[in-house]
Amino acid sequence: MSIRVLLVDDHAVVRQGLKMFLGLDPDLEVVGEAENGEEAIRLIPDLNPEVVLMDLLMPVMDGIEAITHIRQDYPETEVIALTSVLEDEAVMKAMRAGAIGYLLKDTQAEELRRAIKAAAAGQVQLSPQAAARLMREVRAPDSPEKLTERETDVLRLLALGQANKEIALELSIGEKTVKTHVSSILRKLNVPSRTQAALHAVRIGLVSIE
Amino acid sequence: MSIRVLLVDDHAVVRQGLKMFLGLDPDLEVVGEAENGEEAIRLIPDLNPEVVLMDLLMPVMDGIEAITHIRQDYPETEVIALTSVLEDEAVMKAMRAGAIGYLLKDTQAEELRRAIKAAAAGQVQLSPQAAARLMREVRAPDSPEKLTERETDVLRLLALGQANKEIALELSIGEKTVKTHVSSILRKLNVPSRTQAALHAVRIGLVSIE
DNA sequence: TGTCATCTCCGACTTAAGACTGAGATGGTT
DNA sequence: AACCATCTCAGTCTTAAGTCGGAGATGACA
Repeated sequence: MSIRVLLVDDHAVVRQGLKMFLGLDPDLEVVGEAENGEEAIRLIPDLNPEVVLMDLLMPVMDGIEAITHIRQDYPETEVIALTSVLEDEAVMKAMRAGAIGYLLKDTQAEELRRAIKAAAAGQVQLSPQAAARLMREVRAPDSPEKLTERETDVLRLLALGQANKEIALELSIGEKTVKTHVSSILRKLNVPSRTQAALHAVRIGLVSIE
Repeated sequence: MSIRVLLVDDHAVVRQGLKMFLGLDPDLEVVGEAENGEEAIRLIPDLNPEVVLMDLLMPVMDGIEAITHIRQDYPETEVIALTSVLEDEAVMKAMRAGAIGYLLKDTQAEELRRAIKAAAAGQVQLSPQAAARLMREVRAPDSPEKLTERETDVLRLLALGQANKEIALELSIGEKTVKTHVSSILRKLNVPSRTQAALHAVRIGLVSIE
């Protein structure tokens, strides 16, 4: 009996690539594809997959939200988050939402198949990079101070080149408040200017360049 | 006789997906894959592809640089830039580097195959979105003003997060002079702040992140 | 020779950024 | 109940950033 897998990604090329990878293994069977979280949730009752491979960044309904719903409504279905960039907060959010694994898209085919089988058996599967981040999160004695959720919001906009006033408007808070957050961000990241903070955000993949 | 195609992308999943898409067409033959520009250039003499599908964002050697080299050394090989996001500067750079086409990764399989055949015949192939951007660029009366050498020096340091005073020290000029250059840079790039100028510099690859 | 772009710098000015201190409100934890 | 993190905001202050107008020096170019 093969493991039933549902693919969720907004890029057809990626879905096709995964299908190809997984199809080589007789123990795995791709029973369906979805372009976004909403479609995925709609398909699950019919397809009854054991494992869902879920991209995190999608239009309509993003991966985190979809994972939350799936784990609530179909607790026996395991979800592996599959993403192209590695971001501390995303790892943690995916985990909190109930993902059993977190893998990067450049994962080798063999490792991916192994991860799906592990997930179907209820075993946690993390990419080495994600595991490292998670470790650093957990033991974190001398690790860089973690940004709060709100500070991350501010940093994300800051890294788009927005001014404090624009960020304030976008987040519907006062400019003074934004300044407070920016100051905290600079202190925590140990950089002297918003420009360097923006570059840092790009470096860790919080915002994508290009 | 089928068209020989070389795939260049740092993500194995994407390469596999493309291979699957293209393999359905008997007129196309994927003769090789590369993970970055350097590897692609090394493989070309042996594989002798007619068309190269080139991702722009890769480690080691990015797509733009690779395209430049390929067009120089193997002028009979056509290159199609294949990217996940659309960005004005990237389109222009790919074109200037010698790409014959610019397509998005969410292009439909049928369109992709048609584009490859067109490229092999030496015909330009653009995604509708890329074509639109290009049009806007060409007829644009506000064509991007080119930065002078000195301004580029300043921008490079600015994009490392340095303050005006630091830039002045490094270049052995006055801070006022740096300010003058920065003002010119902002005007020419049509951005309102040094942070956005820094992000722009990263985007066009003037400085490398990481 | 004159013209033009570039690089350099100045002064005066306005605005944005950032540091520092303090503080009220919320919500969860023990 | 007390505690703590977080988010919110205010005021004050200093410094950095950025604009504007002007100007001298150089070298290339027609």
